[in-house]
Amino acid sequence: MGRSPCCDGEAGVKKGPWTPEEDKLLVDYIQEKGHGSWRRLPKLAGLNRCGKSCRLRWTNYLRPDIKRGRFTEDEEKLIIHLHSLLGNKWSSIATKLPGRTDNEIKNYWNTHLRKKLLGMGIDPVTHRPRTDLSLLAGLPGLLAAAGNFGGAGSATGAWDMHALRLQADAAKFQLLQGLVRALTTAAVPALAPGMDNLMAHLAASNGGQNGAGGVDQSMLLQQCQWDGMNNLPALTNSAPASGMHNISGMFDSFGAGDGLSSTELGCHGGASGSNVTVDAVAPPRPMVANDRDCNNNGGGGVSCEQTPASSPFDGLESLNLMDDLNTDGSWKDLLE
DNA sequence: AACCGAAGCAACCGCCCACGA
DNA sequence: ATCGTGGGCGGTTGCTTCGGT
Repeated sequence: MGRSPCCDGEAGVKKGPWTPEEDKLLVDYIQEKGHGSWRRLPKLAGLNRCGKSCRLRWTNYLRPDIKRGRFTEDEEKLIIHLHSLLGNKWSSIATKLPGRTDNEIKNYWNTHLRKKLLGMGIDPVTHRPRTDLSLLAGLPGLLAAAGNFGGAGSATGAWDMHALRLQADAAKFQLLQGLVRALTTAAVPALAPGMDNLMAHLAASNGGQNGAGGVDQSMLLQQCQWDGMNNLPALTNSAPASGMHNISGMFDSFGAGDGLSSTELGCHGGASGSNVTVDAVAPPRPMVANDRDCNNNGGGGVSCEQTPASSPFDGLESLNLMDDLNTDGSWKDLLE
């Protein structure tokens, strides 16, 4: 089954770190004669290495067009963007970053970017806002602020919700959604009063269009599909008019159903900056066949076989996410 | 100064596929 | 059709470095 490893049976072949002398032998040989057959190269070059090791050393480290040094911010953004499109296709990603190898990009992803995204509340696999409890760790300020709604003398809330709506771009808003879902599903009792107040305020500021008891079911269903959230309580028109069950729907209504214009949300078409380049808040993302959470297709919604030519969620991939990230991984100005 | 754990990264591993003999 | 070879690929390992105590 399959071919045997190239170095099997090659007794005495050296492994481990390459010495400068070995590097020089390899470089000198390739520059003079080309690599030719990698299997025969070690012997011809006077190296006690297997051919595969030589090839990897050359392609990942010794090649003259390799760019060493730290990744630039632009490179980081490009990697994140390409990863959202291609997944772990490191070689494909590497073709878009001249001088960088797939191995280098892969290592950088695993050691830096992955953690960075996690710190931002973004799932590094799906590139969607995380909905698990770990969100709680990064947003203490949000929780404190949520509590302000229930504070003395804050009947209208500590924030101007309209100002919040103007400032919140879609990604941040979805992060907020994720947090609320985490809270609702985790049922953190101590935080419930503050979040209830927050939700009530959102509903009030929403002009009652989809407010208490009027959650748009179809929208919520779609939201559940793209979010992979199959544990959200089913909502009906007879559902309780208030309480944690309506939180998710209220957020959806707040973001997508209240008539906010692209301008209001700071959205624009393709310009630079930290705003979203999709029209208004990104609508629910239809499932695609290769989504890992593709099994969350309850309720007769979009099927997994449907693969849209372009996903409205794709706009989020062009976010200048790093611009909005504090050194501790929290969002800048999330709720100012 | 010594120790220790975490982080970073080069290198390796094992599987796969394409291609030519 | 089969086999050997080259080489691409993603995942993993283990060594080195760094920072904290």
